[in-house]
Amino acid sequence: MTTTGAPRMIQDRALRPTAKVLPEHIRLNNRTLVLQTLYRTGLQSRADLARETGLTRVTVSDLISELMGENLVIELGQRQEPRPGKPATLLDINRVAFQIVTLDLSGHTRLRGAVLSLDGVVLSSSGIDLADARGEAAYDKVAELLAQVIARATAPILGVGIGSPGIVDRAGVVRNAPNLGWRDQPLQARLQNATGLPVRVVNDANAAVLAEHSFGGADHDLLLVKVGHGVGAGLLIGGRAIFGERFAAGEIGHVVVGTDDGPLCACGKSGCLEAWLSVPRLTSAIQDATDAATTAAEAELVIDQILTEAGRRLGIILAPVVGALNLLEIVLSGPPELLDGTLSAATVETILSRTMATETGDLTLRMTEQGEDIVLRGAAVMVLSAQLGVS
Amino acid sequence: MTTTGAPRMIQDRALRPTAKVLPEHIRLNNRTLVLQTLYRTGLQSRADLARETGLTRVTVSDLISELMGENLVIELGQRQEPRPGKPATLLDINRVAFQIVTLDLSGHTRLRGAVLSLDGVVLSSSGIDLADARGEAAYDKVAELLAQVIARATAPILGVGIGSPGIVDRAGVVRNAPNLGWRDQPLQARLQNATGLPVRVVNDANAAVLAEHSFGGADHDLLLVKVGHGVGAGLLIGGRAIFGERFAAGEIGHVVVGTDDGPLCACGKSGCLEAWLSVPRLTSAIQDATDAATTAAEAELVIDQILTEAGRRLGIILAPVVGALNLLEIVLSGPPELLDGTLSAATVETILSRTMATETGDLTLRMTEQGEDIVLRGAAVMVLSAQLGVS
DNA sequence: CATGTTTGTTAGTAGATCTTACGAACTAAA
DNA sequence: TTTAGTTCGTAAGATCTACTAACAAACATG
Repeated sequence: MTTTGAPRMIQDRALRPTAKVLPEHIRLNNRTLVLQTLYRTGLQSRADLARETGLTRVTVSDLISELMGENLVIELGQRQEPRPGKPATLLDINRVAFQIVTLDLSGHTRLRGAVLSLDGVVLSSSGIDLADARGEAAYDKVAELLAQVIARATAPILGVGIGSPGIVDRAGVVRNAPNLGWRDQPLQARLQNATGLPVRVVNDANAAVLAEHSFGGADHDLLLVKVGHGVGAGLLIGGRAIFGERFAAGEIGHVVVGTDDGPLCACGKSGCLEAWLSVPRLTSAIQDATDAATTAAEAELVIDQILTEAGRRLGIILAPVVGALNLLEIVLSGPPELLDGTLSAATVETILSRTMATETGDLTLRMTEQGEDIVLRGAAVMVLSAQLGVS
Repeated sequence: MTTTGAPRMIQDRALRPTAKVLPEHIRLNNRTLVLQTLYRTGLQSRADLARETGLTRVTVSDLISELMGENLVIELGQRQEPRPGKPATLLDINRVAFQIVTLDLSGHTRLRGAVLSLDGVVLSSSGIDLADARGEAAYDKVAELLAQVIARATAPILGVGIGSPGIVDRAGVVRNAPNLGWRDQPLQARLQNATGLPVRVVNDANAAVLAEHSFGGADHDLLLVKVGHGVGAGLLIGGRAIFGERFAAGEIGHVVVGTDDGPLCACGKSGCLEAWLSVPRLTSAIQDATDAATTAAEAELVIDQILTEAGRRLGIILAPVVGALNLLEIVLSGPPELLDGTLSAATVETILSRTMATETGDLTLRMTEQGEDIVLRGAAVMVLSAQLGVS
């Protein structure tokens, strides 16, 4: 099978065409369409696929035999339900034939890695302490972790997906990642050379929003806010991730909130979102409050105020974005003990009170259900999308 | 030729495919590709087109003869430059064979209409006073104006494009337009029935951003802010307009600015962008200042303060959007005597001071060069895109 | 004047889907 | 038990697309 190079899909769109299309491209489109349908619903017959895709049974049969030849699809016996007619042969993606390896470099002190099934389930995970490594030393840590994780795979590896903090361009070059001490680090190309596997590197928040989109259910436009040592966002509109003109979309951590100043930020400005909302800032503020309080009730009250204010600040930043994009779904990723409850309630209330209620009335804001594996799973989505055209 | 129904184009994209593709679709894609190339550069030979599109001369010839049969393309004699080889036959879109009719319903008191060439040049324009007509009466005014404009066309009409204020869905139903007294007004369908022509209705700010994109040059992501009786925005990312989950993208007029309250808005909230920035509010504030001032210099000073503050408020709203989308190009549309200069300088300065300089350093903010015809021209882009796949 | 280049067309090939037709295998009713 | 009807998967041939190869026409250059 093709293990390198993204499939070239074909689609109608309200855009001027930019490239010619050949008969072989339509084959790839329909092949991917069948694979996608099978990936999503699983356990279908050729006839089912024909009905769902609009292709004829003949064409589906042909595509399926091609996919079976690549070990991507397998037959799973005949359907048992008593129905008139010849019983259908059930098909499914061969979900155990390949595995996906992904890394999450967004941890402040620890890098994580995992082997995932084609369904995005974490089969095994590993980690390595960054130990303040920067620049080339940080790269070595990444390469070491990657080799470890690859060794733990128990099936051929479909590809490697990596979520990195900082600005990452379309070629997988990390343009700027202060925490890792990288500037213009060609991570994707280097690791692809080192491993011989197809590698995809994207920003961690962008990976996260892909995970939320693919595994989180609804097919809405989506804004994911990732709160950790810093604050970043991933944005998905019309089914596609937004990367931005300079690949810095979602970098809202150093946008100033409100018109009443605020705490000094490491970047030099006052009142940046990160200065209100980052995990270090919240935990230390809570610690201070706990230390200063004389009773547990008093501490709780102050903590509530801190979280409410942080949530409100997030809402102030998000309101114009929600209004401009007419977003209806916002997802938070980060420590639930900080974000869930008081903080997110304050955020949604602030957004609603600052935008047109008629347009944002059914806004939902919730915690992600992907937990700490969100970047690892999102990186897997990248690989599935790049290698199989599936997600 | 096909005068109704959008062409179905085909394109590679990083998205899962949602529909099957047939050989006839690839024909349409390549046909549109050729037409698009010709539309953009004009005066090319079949061999030139083949080189530019990547198709073979044979295929281009075939497509061209089809397009010539529909009177969309014409031959313009042989190239004169002395070059070796058989002289090339120059081709061009038949730019005088069709005309486009568009309406701009966004004026507070007056509706405008125009006949445009395929190049988007206004050939003749008309207008009609709204005279406070609302609901069905407003529809009648629109239909009357449309009939007038259609009568002034001097060539077959490719289609009708309409920019309407308010929330407009993909089917051209005006979901909500307070100024015209419309709720769920199926404008596109009604006018299509009435005229027998293909009609496209979109939000006025969305039309404007399309005009700016097609005629304004650069191929960047683009945010257009349209300041008039209200304040709205149109957003274009990756070459496509963003409509939003409920078709209300760009509705930033009633987003609250800052954390220090502000003037009461008609919507009930305090400190909405429209309460700071709309044309009526600015003109009346300036009028008051002029009346109250004892000297011209004093008046000028106060006016400067008013405009600076309005610009600053706009910047405060836009900063999170610019950060989240990593936008580099913002365009203002509206009365230049209000927006150009002091106000826009304050806006750009505010945005830069509230975002990460490294990511937004090369942000440009400028007035549109499309002037008052921006919606009319944008509506023409809609028609070109829908009928020919060209823009 | 011969040579090389470029243009646009004709003829035939390869790849993709489709329609039509058919055997296989099952359920349900006579 | 037989018959009819249904559904599945496959086979053969038709249609549509763009491609390659080849060629005549028309020009510039040495």
